Amino acid sequence: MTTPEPQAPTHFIRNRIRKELEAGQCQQVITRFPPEPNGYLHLGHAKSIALNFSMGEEFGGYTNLRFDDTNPAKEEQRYIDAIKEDVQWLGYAWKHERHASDYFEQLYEWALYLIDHGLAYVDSQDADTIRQQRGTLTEPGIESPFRDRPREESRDLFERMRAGEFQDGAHVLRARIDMASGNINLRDPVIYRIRRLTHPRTGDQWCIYPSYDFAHGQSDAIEHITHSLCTLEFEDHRPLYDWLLEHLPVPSRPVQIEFSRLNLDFTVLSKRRLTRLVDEGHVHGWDDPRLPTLAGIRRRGFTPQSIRQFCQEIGVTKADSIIPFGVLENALRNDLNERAPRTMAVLKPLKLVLTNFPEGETEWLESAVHPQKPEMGTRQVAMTREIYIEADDFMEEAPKKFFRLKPGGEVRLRNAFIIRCDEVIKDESGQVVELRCSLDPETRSGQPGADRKVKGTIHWVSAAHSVSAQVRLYDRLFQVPHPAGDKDKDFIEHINPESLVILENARLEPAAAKAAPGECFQFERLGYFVPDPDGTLERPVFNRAVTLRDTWAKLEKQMRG
RNA sequence: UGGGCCGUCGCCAAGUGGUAAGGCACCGGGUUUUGAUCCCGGCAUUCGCAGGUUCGAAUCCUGCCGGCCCAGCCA
Repeated sequence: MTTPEPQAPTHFIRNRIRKELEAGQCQQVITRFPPEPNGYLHLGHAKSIALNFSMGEEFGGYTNLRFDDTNPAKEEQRYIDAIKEDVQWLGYAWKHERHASDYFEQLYEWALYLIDHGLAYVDSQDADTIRQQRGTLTEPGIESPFRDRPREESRDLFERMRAGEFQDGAHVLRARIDMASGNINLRDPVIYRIRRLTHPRTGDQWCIYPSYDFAHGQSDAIEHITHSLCTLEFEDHRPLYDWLLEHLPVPSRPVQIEFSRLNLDFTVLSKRRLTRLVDEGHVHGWDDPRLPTLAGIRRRGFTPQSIRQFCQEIGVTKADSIIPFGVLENALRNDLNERAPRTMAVLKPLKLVLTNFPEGETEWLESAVHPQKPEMGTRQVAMTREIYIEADDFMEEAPKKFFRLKPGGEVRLRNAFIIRCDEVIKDESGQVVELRCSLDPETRSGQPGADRKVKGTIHWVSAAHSVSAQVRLYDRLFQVPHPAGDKDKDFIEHINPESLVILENARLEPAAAKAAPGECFQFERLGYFVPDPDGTLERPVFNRAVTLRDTWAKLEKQMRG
């Protein structure tokens, strides 16, 4: 049986690179993933990582990891460490780890070069004034009175800026381009500013720092990056990117290509908003499983394979798009359906007594680890007189379409036998607290009578053998599809108060209870679950990564209208 | 009313002058001791709109409409 490998869908960047290669315009492809270490990586970064690394690999080149650390006001070492961990977790290996700060000396030299060639000048106005002079979207800017200051004077001032003679904001270095340009990025952009701050890597070596625009393209050139892939909002910066590379004696000529960023519904994918969620305590840290951070979804139970698959499925274009959250969930289901061992777990236990099962006895039932994959082996599941079933699997007054347990009804216990509900026991308040059922011994798995059909099969767990655990159920973090798109309300107000539901008394098969973080299980009929690092051997904690597809829930919803 | 970009099925997305791939979602049907998985079938006479060029256009031209980004000494 040959399963034809579905070929990776192509996209405009791959097509363009192929053409360049064919035309001999370049020999190999070198890319870079350039995060700013001011926060954690999220799914949007995963898209960029997947794109950059796949282009490098596919076309005989490689990819560098470059930290865009030009603003010490925001950047921290802990973010650098977390970012590296996330990229590795996704399964990508960078060729060189680089930092824009590695190039500060070279960048400084190039700034002097611009000054000496009359292409940059020190402006001694304050930030407000510069802003006012920049003009508006429809009106040109006006030139700074310092724009024609002698080169020698600019050079002297710039050197003294570096030497630390001035306070923050006293002077900036500006590229001398065109104050009347329709592209605001070309209206003499600030390329160096004074920031008397300690940098995570260069410490107190510098008190002037290059802007993104002055650092990025030149860093690309130094690393011989051939294709500098970035998101659409940098499209307007490309003329500046090119201007700098044209006017500076750089060692190579990279090209910038832009693609649209990822948007997912029911969540937010901007570092600013994620930072707020974390800082204001709406979630429990950057690795909260409800967050679309890589650290969060990893803890939630997503696999690197599923994320990479997702990135491939969504494509790369320049069109604005919003991907349904379900696409992500599907990628996980598809991955885990293949590999996750099955186990039974009861989330909300309802006691069930098998009245014709001998007291004090245990019967071991051989059960498949994966119904479609016998090579994954079998496990022994303990059956006793007292078991737990899922409270949701019993209804006293059930609609016709309800195939599970009801008074007088029959249902199959997964991996075991068919039972009939004989008696419903309630407490004073009318709550169902116990079911008394009789089993049909002819229908035990493996017996000839096992092929008798009943409508439903439910999962269960032995009361004596199962282990209590905490289970955390996650739902979408927001109640609306586009929390950030509401002009009248802060996105925080759209947070789903039930995005985290904690169940304290779930019951697990003993083997699952011993699992370590990183192992994924399918809790049959429920979903995919993974141990959380908060758990211990005495007190296991599981996260629900994603539910199984649930047509019953969908039906129920439709019936309710 | 400046500059840049985008508009192909509900959501993504191939397609680059030769008569609309694929995925997700959705709707039917089959298998099934997970209402899961799996399997089969259905799902754009039409490519934002209007003109034009052409034997022939989603692909070329013109005009219009709609959406996104830019006025940080952020990236």
